[in-house]
Amino acid sequence: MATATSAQRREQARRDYDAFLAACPTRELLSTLSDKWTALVIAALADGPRRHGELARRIAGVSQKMLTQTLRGLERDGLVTRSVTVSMPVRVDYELTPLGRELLPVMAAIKEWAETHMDRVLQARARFEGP
Amino acid sequence: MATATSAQRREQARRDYDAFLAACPTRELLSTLSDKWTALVIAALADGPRRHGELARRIAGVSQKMLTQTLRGLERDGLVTRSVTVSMPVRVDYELTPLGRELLPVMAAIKEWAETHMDRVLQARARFEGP
DNA sequence: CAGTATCCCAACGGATACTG
DNA sequence: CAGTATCCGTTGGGATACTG
Repeated sequence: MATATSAQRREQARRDYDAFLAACPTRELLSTLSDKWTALVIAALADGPRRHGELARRIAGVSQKMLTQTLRGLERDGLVTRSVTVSMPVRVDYELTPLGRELLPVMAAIKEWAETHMDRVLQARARFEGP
Repeated sequence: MATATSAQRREQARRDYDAFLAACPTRELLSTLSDKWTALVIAALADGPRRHGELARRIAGVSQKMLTQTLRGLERDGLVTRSVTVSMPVRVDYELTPLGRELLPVMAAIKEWAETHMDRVLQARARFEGP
């Protein structure tokens, strides 16, 4: 039913999916979302399409193997589109899909939480290792 | 300055931390948060203290090695407390700290997003592999 | 530039057995 | 019950070299 409201869809999902169950496909999706580079890639695409090289430069430390792999995964899951412009040299742009854009605030929140609370975590670590 | 407002702290954090940088400690924290089991453990502690065994049963498929390891990491980072009641047999309770409780809505959002949008992701995958 | 293909080591993480 | 210790296969992920 394409006319389901988002509230209805959420209710339906609650019946169908439960990430606490090992067999649930959600578990795998959660793994993808929790991937080392996913949050950063999604965040880097927040402001619009980006080329492969732009992403590589923006996300310091990512190897191009991992970047490609992460992007492929996101493309496969319908979160990112990949468009090739045939020229010389080739140009490839990645962009969030509507679905990916729905994920954006959630992922951004994690990245932001980490940045905002880093101090307190470092203090906690000092206390934990320390005495 | 313990009297800094949260807005001030956020602004300060923006100056100090940037997860796009490889050397930033945030990168490591982001890894912890993006850990395979972290989201589920945090979610399982949402409603109050839980014993080790309770968590193991709630989070299907987690080995006790991974559960312990995840809990230790969260404890180290000041997100979870571990309290031992000396009796026979020993009783150990885990509980979110105030800091951990601040993280809860963020992690819950991911788990919920995954459960809510699983359908569309599965459809995207079918389209990707399919034709 | 964007990407694939290898090689290869380190870690992740499960199974099992043992302790207080 | 709550953990530690060990073994050991699987995967993650970097470095490098090569292609359209």
